Amino acid sequence: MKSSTIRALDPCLVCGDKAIGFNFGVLSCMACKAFFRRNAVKLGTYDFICPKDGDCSITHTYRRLCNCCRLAKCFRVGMQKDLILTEAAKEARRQTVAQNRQKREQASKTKCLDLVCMNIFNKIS
Amino acid sequence: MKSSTIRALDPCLVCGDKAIGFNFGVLSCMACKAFFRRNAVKLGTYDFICPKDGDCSITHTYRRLCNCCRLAKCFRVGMQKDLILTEAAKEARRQTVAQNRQKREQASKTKCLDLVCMNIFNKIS
DNA sequence: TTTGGTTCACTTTGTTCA
DNA sequence: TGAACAAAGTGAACCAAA
Repeated sequence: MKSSTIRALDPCLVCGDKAIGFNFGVLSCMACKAFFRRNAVKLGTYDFICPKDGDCSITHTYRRLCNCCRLAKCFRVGMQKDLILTEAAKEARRQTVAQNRQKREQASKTKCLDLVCMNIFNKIS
Repeated sequence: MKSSTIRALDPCLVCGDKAIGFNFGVLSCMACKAFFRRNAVKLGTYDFICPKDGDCSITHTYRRLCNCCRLAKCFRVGMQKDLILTEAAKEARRQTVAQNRQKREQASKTKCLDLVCMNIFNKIS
């Protein structure tokens, strides 16, 4: 959160629900965070169409009723598409996670082996 | 549903039958959901005429007796025609489904091939 | 601790068929 | 007409890197 910690009651700038922190640059709730990540990447390949006039009000209750206006609002309050990891970046991330996991497991095994060795050593000494 | 989960006994706001969730913006039953989707789109091209005085009571038992009043009730309790997918939206949806199906099949084939390769590799090594 | 992603149960569309 | 089903979207709980 950095300099200005959010309080429990700070509202999501997109829908007004309870914010969980800064997501993609904007104080927002869990749901709008997930929504933006899922939908902002579709922009070139998918047509967002508002069934009404393109100015649906986005609230906790009605945010689900219009993808088009919800996404527009996300951008309007400043959410940044650049902060969504690209497919390549995500793949790199997975690699890192996998490597770290292996290291941890290796370390764990080693530790385990150490214990076994110690037990044997104790028995024979 | 989320925040306000419906209970098993919550009634359909149109006919009072057991609701299955929010359909087209309104807590409603399976039957009224299907009815609204089928009939709301006919509005400009088909005349709904009540055989009586236009104030038929809509209940589980009698809901089928007057399309006109049933549809009117749907709108009165707040069902939104906008939430019915347009023909274009439906077509887009079919495309997505087809694409996803292809992707899945492709992924499945690749995985299958991987297995075959692995088996061959194991045999020759 | 903050803020990215991942997962999965659930909701809400449409489609099909008796 | 309405029940059963298929599919995609939603959001809460969680994981991990920086």
